[in-house]
Amino acid sequence: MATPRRIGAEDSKTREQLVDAAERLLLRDGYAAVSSRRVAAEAGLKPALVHYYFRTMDDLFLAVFRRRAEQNLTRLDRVLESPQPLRALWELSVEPSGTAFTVEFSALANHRKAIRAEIAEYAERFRQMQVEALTTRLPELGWDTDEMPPAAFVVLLTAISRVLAMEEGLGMSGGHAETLDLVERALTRLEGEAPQPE
Amino acid sequence: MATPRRIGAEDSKTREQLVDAAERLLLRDGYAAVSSRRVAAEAGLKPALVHYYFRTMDDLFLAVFRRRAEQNLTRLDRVLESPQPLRALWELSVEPSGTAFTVEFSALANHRKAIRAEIAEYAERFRQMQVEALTTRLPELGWDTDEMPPAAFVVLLTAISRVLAMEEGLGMSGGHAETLDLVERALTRLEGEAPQPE
DNA sequence: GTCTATACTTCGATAGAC
DNA sequence: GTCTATCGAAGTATAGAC
Repeated sequence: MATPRRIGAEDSKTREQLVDAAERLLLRDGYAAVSSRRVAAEAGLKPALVHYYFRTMDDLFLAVFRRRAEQNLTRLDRVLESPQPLRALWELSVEPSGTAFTVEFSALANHRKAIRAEIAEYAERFRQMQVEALTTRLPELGWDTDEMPPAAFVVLLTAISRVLAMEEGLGMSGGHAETLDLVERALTRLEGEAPQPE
Repeated sequence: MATPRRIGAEDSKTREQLVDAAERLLLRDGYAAVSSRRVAAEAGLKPALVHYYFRTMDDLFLAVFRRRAEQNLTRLDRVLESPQPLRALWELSVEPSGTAFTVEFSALANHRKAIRAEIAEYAERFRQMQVEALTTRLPELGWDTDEMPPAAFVVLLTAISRVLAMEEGLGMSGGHAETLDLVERALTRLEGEAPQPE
């Protein structure tokens, strides 16, 4: 028989605080900084609680990932139904915390094989949602989908936003202005000007 | 007075073996797997040697980074002078090990501040070399640099190759075929067909 | 230049009291 | 549900013999 080890409830408030703390550490200092002791300290709790709510640290990483992944899918849903979906999608894609999150988990997937499959599955789903939305939307906007199919459009948008955000995190900026201008002109051609803040 | 601690010579064969081992570990298992003990084991040497040649682990990381960075700059130089520089640049950019290297050090820069500046400086230099080459080359090929300036072209090429490689490492592939096809058509329009292997 | 030995820290994980 | 206490493994780094 396996050990009947106790595990805390999924809807616990304390558990949520631990996930919050782990996410903050992950974004601020990178995944290598997410240890059970540090997470506990960041949350103002005792280290043993981490292993009460999560059997292993991998379980904690997965909890952090899943929560954010679900939030992202929900936000994407809203974004794709907004009046200017391409513009809104771009705004969502360039959010620094979202990109930092993706980069950390991509690196983490390198040596935590258990997490890799889950990340890949989510990423495919996230992309597929965008492709489906753009498959009806792009032709309506007069986009030449023979020249650039929706799937390529989505990859391009993802690639540009992620690399700009990664590099900005490093403190580099060469070519960024020209690239942002390119994106802005494409968005304006497709969906018109961005709404001006009043 | 500071400690007169001994440090091994830079041209040592043993030192090189340690850098080799660290690079292998970095690419295979991620930066978190690069510890002094593991590097030594990977190199078939004793752990104490790591600290004989490198005062701290950060010094070792920097040695790995610098060696590869210099190799990359040299290769880039050759690539930009080849008969089909854009195609050659693309081939260089999609190399999986190069991208894995970049991603690991980007993540590493998150919590090893000492390394960040060095990475950013190299990256800017790498980009600038490409921009300069393409600034004369793209107009010769009939590219509309008003629509897409050389700097944006370089960022785009970097972004596409890096994201494709990152995702491939995760085991995801949605939209990749369409994107590769897009790149291939652009390269063919600019520089003609790829040379066929005999 | 390389070795053994070791000091000290931090880590994941668990047992068992409360 | 939370605590103290603790085990054993692994980490960085150094001292000093050879």
